[in-house]
Amino acid sequence: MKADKISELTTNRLSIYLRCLNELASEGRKTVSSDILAKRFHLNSAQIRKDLACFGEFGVRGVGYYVENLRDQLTRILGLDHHHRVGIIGAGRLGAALADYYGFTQTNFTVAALFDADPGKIGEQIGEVKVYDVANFSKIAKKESIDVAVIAVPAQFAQPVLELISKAGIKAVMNFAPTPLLAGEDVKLKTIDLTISLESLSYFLAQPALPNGQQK
Amino acid sequence: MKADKISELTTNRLSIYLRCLNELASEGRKTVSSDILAKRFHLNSAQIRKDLACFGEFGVRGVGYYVENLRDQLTRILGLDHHHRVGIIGAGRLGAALADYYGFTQTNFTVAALFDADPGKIGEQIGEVKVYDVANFSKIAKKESIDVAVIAVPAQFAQPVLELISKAGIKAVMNFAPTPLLAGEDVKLKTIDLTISLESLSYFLAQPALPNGQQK
DNA sequence: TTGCATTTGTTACCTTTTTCACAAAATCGA
DNA sequence: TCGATTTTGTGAAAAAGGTAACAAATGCAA
Ligand SMILES: NC(=O)c1ccc[n+]([C@@H]2O[C@H](COP(=O)([O-])OP(=O)(O)OC[C@H]3O[C@@H](n4cnc5c(N)ncnc54)[C@H](O)[C@@H]3O)[C@@H](O)[C@H]2O)c1
Ligand SMILES: NC(=O)c1ccc[n+]([C@@H]2O[C@H](COP(=O)([O-])OP(=O)(O)OC[C@H]3O[C@@H](n4cnc5c(N)ncnc54)[C@H](O)[C@@H]3O)[C@@H](O)[C@H]2O)c1
Repeated sequence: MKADKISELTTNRLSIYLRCLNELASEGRKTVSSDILAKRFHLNSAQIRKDLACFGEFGVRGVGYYVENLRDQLTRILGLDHHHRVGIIGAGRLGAALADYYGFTQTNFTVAALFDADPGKIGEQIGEVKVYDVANFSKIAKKESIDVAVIAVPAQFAQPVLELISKAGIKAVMNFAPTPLLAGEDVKLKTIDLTISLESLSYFLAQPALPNGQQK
Repeated sequence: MKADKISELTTNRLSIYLRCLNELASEGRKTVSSDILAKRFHLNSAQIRKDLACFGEFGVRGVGYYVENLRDQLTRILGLDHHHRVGIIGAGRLGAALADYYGFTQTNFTVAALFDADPGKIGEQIGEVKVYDVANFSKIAKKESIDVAVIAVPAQFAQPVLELISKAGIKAVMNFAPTPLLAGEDVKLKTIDLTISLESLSYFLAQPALPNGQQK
């Protein structure tokens, strides 16, 4: 039942399943059923099976899934068996926090370079990572084999920076600037918009509590 | 057509509409139709009208929406006419970046306090914000009228920290630790999981390009 | 005032996503 | 070997979300 159009909701859940399997593997568990997985991590067992079914038949009926095998399969499907090299554009507070974020390395990502337009920052070293002039982005990106870009510049510069990234041939971009961006069809852009998340919390707080004391 | 169950997708879009209206208002525009709004900001006009219809009738047929009026309505609906005071737990790199993030103040949020467990950090000043002992969280949260908490501690401490937050009576929490958390029914929890976003990019890069050169 | 152009609010339709339910496959003990 | 038990993979149903279409309302020009 290999579907050729996988929804992003599905791939996001694959990340979660992988995390669960890593935990189970580190506990020494050999097999796990979708039902156990679901109960333990508050998921839906049918959804687990359906998500996995998009990519093949990984389970054994009556037994469940072999933890290490499924973990390896998910790692492969998510492309985490290849290293990725990340370039961060904008060496400000957020860029600096991301530059030495150990969470990257845990999942086969390495921050290879920072880029900034401010002459005062160019040449600096932040953690292990050097700050380059953004004017040389394309050249350095090629030299450093960067395949993932992170936008951490103020919102008004985000679109031109995205175009720079695009021109350098990079196909995967994560954007932290709170603004929607237009990317080419062949570029995967993920925007993490803190403002929207905050305003969503604000909306919740503005709702009157329900009579039974619950809010949702 | 007031619906009583508003989806989070809808409220997220309200944030976006508000941002658009602020831009239009600053340009001096008096009215705008859903069609113009949609074309200009790459949205769908039917969806705009439907989202707004959840909360009342704000438009005038044949005219559109009055920019300033609609902006004020959305500000009110999203609870952004009230100030929010934010407490950040975990004064590490991410906590520090968030503490003096000007984007907060733009949208009626003030970072009131940081909290940490590390004695070396307690008492420090980061930007305008003081670092308190997390052991005094409940007391300081009350004194500082904190109504929004941000979790910026390592993943293994996130759940106990959430329980601390909950016990202090705070109902809105944003979590940056890459782990799912269990919160009470009356607490709104938003998790921003960078790992999932990164792995989603990795999945995309792992897909073979389609024959026509497009990937999606 | 009337007719025309505009644009909302809303219903009906379509698509996507989630959940349910169960036949088919596999294991295991007797 | 066989029947009982487990658990997958999947089609069908339900729920949620998005898009299109249009009657009703409004403004405006003549
Ligand atoms: N600080 C946070 O906690 C935080 C959280 C979420 C989102 N963000 C968003 O991330 C972005 C960066 O935030 P920040 O707080 O780090 O800002 P910052 O001002 O500390 O850093 C921005 C950096 O970008 C550089 N820059 C500006 N234009 C550039 C260009 N064209 N090319 C390369 N570099 C350029 C600046 O020199 C500066 O070093 C903003 O869009 C912000 O809204 C920040
Ligand atoms: N740094 C990043 O760019 C980044 C990006 C996304 C998500 N995250 C996540 O955010 C969290 C923090 O990341 P970081 O890079 O700032 O880590 P960090 O190690 O720099 O900071 C963590 C801080 O939390 C404090 N702490 C530990 N236990 C605590 C407790 N029980 N109560 C209060 N404080 C406690 C530590 O003393 C430390 O100061 C992690 O879960 C990380 O995965 C970080």
